[in-house]
Amino acid sequence: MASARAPARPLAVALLAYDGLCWFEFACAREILGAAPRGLAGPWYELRIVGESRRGVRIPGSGRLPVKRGLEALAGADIVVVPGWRALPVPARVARALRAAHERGARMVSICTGALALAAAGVLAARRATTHWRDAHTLAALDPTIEVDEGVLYVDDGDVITSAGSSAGIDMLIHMVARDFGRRAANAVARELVIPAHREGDQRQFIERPVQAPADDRLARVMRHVRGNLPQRHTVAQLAARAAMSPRSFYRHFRQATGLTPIDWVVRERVLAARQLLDGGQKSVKALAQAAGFGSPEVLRHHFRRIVGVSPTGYRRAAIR
DNA sequence: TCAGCAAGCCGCCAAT
DNA sequence: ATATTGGCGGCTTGCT
Repeated sequence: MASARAPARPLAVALLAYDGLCWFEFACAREILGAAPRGLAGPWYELRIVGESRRGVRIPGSGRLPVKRGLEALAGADIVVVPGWRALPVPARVARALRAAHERGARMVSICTGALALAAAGVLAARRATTHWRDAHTLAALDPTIEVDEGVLYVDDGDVITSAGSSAGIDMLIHMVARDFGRRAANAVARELVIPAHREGDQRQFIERPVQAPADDRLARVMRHVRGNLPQRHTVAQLAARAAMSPRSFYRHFRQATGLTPIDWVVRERVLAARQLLDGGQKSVKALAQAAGFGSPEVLRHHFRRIVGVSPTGYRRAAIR
C-alpha cells in the first residue's frame, strides 16, 4: 500500500514519444520520473524515451525532439508511460508493441488521452479506466468492455494505471511514486515541484473526484450551504431536509453526483478549509479545528492525516519551506 | 488506546 | 413495463 518498500533495483520506465504528443504531459513524466528528488537515497526509475520512430518526434510548435530508441526498446521496460495521444487511429505497430509489453508483464500507464492508445492495444479490455473527460465517450467507443469512469483523477488497477486530463497525470505519477518507493519519496517529489503533498498515498484505488456543481440544483444548494456554514454540525437528516428529499434519496443522489457519501464529502470540505487556513498562516490547530467545523483538534488531526497524508503541523512546515 | 452508543451507510423491497 | 422513491433494518464507522 502507501509505504512501499523500495525495490532493490531501479525500475525501467519507457516514456513513449510520438508526433503530436502532448508536450506538457510528456514533460511532466520526464521531470518526475527522470531523476530522483534531491536528497532521496535508494533506487529510482530509469527513464528511457522511446520514439514511435527513431527519426525523432515533432514537437508541436517547435522543432524536433531527437530520440535514440525506437519501439523495440519497450521490450525491456518494467513500466510504459503513454502521454496524451492526439491522433487517432493509433498506428498498428504502436498498438502491437504496447500489447506485447503488457503481455510480457509491464505496467501500463497513461496520462489523459494516452488511454486511447492503451485501449487500441487491447490493454484496457474489461478494466476500469479513465481519460480526459472530453474523450471519455471515445474511449468507451473504442472498446465497450472498458468501464470508463470520467469522474476520477486516476484509476490504479494494479498493472494498469490511467489518469484524467493533464494535471491529474501529476497526481497519478506522485501516487505511483508512493506505490513504488514509498510516501517519503512521493512527498519529496511534491516538494520539489512545489505542489502540496496531498492526494497521494490513500489505499483506496481511486478517490478524488473533481467535484463539480451537480446538475441537480437541490444538491448544489445544499453543498453551497455546507460550504458557507462549515463550523455548524451537519447531519444527513438535516441536509436531506434542506434538499427536500428523504435521507435515503438524498444519500443516493449525492452519491450519484459526487461519488462520495454525504458525510465523507463534508469531512473533505472541512479538511480543505483547514488546509486553506494553514496556507494562510498562523492560527493554532485548535482554532483551526473550530473554524473548519471539527469537534476537536484530535478529530481534525485524524481526518487531515487520513486525507492529506501528513499532520496539520507537518503540512504547515512543508508549505513554508 | 478504548468502550459505548449514536450516526451513517447501503442492500433490499414495496409503493408510486 | 420500467424507473424512482423512501422506509426498514442490520452492519459498520467514528465521535466523545
